[in-house]
Amino acid sequence: MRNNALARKLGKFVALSENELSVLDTLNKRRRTFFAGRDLVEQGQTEQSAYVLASGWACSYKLLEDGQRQIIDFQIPGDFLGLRSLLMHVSDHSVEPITDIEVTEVLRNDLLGAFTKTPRLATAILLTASRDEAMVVEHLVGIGRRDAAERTASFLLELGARLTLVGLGSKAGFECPLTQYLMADALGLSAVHVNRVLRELREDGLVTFRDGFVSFDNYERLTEFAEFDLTYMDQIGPLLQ
Amino acid sequence: MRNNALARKLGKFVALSENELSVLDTLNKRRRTFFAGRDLVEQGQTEQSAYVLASGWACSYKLLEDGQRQIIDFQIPGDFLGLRSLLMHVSDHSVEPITDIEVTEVLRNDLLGAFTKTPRLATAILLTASRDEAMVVEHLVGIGRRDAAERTASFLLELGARLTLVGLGSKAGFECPLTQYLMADALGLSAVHVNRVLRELREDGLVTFRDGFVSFDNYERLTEFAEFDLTYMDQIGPLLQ
DNA sequence: GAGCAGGGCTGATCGATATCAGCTATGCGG
DNA sequence: CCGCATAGCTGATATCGATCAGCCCTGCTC
Repeated sequence: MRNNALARKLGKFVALSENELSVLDTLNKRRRTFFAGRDLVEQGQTEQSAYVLASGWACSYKLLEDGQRQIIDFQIPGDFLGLRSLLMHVSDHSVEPITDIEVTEVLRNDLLGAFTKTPRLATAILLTASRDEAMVVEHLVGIGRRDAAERTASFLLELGARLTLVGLGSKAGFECPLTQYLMADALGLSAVHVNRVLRELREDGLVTFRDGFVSFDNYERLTEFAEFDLTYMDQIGPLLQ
Repeated sequence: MRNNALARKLGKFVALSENELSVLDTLNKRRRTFFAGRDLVEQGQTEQSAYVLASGWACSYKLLEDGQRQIIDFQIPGDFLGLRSLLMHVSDHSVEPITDIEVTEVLRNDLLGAFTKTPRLATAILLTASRDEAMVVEHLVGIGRRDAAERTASFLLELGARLTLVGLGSKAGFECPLTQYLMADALGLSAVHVNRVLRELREDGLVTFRDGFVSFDNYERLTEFAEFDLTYMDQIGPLLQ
């Protein structure tokens, strides 16, 4: 398999042929760098391209008129940035790099063209989009029905699981460039309260987030506490041979 | 255009050829009825088919271990039921009919087969899935960052807009079979509080929900109050010719 | 070295929403 | 007709998390 984050990710959903892989290669050749804090995609913008994150972290968010914001999800290497913006006419959200990031660009016409040439590619992308949607749904449930501590705990567990899939984390923990402010915007809490909740989780010996590193102090008890069940992001094997 | 809710809906995203339409016809011929309160799809189940809702209302939801539930979205005629369950290996949510419903069944193998035969169909379905995801994201923002009244108001406005698209509503209002309990589960509130909020909105002359009917008493002011901006569900015209 | 900004941290208070308890009206099965 | 379930409704109280205010520490810039 080529050294290509997108191909690796899609391969988990659909077994891609040599021909399909070469179409994929034509898609994503232009490499670009963006800097922390400078948005790649702006809410309301008409987007021509999406990106695949090669290194670094980003987040997608929506702003309300009163200045509050809700972070929809964080993106880590291998994830799409702005795919929905590209598919819809107008972007409904913004994307901001949290660290400096490297991405490969995917142009709308290239992508839509590739779909008609290699339908299995379209299917694969549909499947990745489904998994992303499942994660958003899980966040919805968390924000709607779990209290601050459970929500924070399952958030950290989910991040850990995702990072482990791409080799950037383990059951011990992971490097995490997020601030408590970013977590607050994602969890629908105030930064003050995130701080208190993190202290509680730490004092209960469940998980420690300190100095840019999350350590799972007791993975099992944390999983139980958060009612964390990762079937929603489970990828058992290719659906299409 | 044929008398087929799915074809009508997909046609809004991709201009489908006669050939593509006929493939679509082979997909969805079996018509079934389900009764209010009896789930079609169960969380954790391995699903073989999805459905397109022809008449009635349904909801998709997730249960937590402690018995709470979060409704992810309501489905109205023309919407898919359980599409994500079919694409993933295991369903991450359940689907329950709110009224008695009529659906047409779509089998997994038929759908995946149709994708490889007619790639533009896959693209069209990817686009509808994107729109659905955009709606879930909007709910996420509402639950995370809006207070109970704004959330309730934009919920009713969104339902109205969606029903208007399929001829079941207008700026005057729409028939609505939901109970306050169902709304509570969708909005992340208690039923008691939904009741109070509905009273406030009614007393402020914004919107009245009574006896199974939602009336927009002052559509403009309600839109302003809810900061309702429907670009996220806007479908301007086919993306693919 | 002074000044300043960002991030983490904490106590006190306030407010939105949950929870508990109980009421009314309607419809339905026996 | 009675009994029961469901839906809507309301008052009283409890609680979670927001807000306000301010502290400390580190790293950066002048």
